[in-house]
Amino acid sequence: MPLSREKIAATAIRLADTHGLDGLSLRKIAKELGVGPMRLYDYVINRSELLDLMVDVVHARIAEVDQHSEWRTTILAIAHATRAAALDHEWFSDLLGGRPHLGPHALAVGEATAAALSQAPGVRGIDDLQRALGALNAFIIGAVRREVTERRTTRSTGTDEAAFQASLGPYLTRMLNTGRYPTVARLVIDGAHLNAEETFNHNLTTVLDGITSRPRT
Amino acid sequence: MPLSREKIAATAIRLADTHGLDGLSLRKIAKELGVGPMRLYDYVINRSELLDLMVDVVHARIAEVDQHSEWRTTILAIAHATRAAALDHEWFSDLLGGRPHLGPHALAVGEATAAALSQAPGVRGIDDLQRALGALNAFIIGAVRREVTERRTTRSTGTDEAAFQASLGPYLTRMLNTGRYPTVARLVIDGAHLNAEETFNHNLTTVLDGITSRPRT
DNA sequence: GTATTCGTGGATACATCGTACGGTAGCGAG
DNA sequence: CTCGCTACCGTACGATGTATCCACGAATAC
Repeated sequence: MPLSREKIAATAIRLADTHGLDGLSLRKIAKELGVGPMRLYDYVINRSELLDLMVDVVHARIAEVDQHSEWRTTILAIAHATRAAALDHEWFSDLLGGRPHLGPHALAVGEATAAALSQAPGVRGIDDLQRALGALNAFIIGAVRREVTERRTTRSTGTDEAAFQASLGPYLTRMLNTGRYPTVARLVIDGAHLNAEETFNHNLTTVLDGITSRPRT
Repeated sequence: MPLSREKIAATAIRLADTHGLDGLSLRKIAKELGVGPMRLYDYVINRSELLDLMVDVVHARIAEVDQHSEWRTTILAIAHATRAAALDHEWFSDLLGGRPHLGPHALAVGEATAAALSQAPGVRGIDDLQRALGALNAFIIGAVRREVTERRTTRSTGTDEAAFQASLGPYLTRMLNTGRYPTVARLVIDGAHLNAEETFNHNLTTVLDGITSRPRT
């Protein structure tokens, strides 16, 4: 059975997609590939490197986004591709931003993002670009993390109100009944469940508007 | 030796501050407290609940921020307190946003944030408030995560240019020399190392400006 | 042909982890 | 005194990442 980093990563991704990072182990990957666990060490230094490799493989998909002549269109496309990738591979949201992402595909995504953002009004030099990239990337990392967490919570507590009430609701209801969290209570009780993709897009636009409305520095 | 959730959490926090989450185990906490590992299960259901408890303890500190009459001052204070907490407890940045944070202190922080943000111009109803909270929290989660990651990278590769060159530099230099990442190369080579706190504040202001400049919906 | 070396691959082992489970000791109530 | 409950710990198990060693087959040298 010929092995390769690509093959190991693809298997790891498949297993992580199904079982999450907690359910992913080198032994399980090896078993799935039909080899002994120590074989993997011919290709990756340790588990951590394997995780980095998996992250870069996901970045390869994000990097396929078309470059547009208009900077904002490109940024929106990259951000949405990142979100889509995170929703397809939820473990990605747990890893994103937790390590420097320096694989070739991650660098390609970084390059496409930076090149587009350097065209944005308000971004007049390299310091501006660094700050703008920081704001955008921070938002994306946080937004996908929160969205995946919310999906997981919904999945584990049930997808309808009755299951929520049975699982998490009693505690939360009790807390909200203390009267100590009136705004949160209003959000929970009265808040509509906003469409996740629209929320992401809306808030991404908010961040980009903030970036482009900055006074020149 | 009388135990309590508070005592267990405080010990866990101390150990995680020193050794990171990877170096934190229930056995080590128990040993530090001078009890058997199974004792901990009288107080926490499992390791996951202990982590949630630790996060809520950190939120207690963030919740101590003074409420101001001016919404933006309050938001800035909460955001900066969150960043400060994450820098003091780097493991916090790995957990933030990865689970619903429903402990009493996290709810208190959420309440203070939501109450202040509901006063912001541009936030006219509960849908606006939900979106604005989403944007702000996403930014904070992502920004502290990235900043802690950068600190860890700097620490592990050395704090000066020479150590960086010896450790990560050869790979990155080789990649940048391919010419495939010209904007990234410019950022790495020419980019000043911006002050982290100023960057956080700048980008936080950027996000808030975006939130308050939105057209009414 | 035989002996030696090298490369590939797997088996075994170790330390560690979270947690299940069972047993014991001490204390308080009846 | 006995019994029940609580606190506590010891033992055990399955699982994990990874170190280390050994066996086997193929290639090379003589």
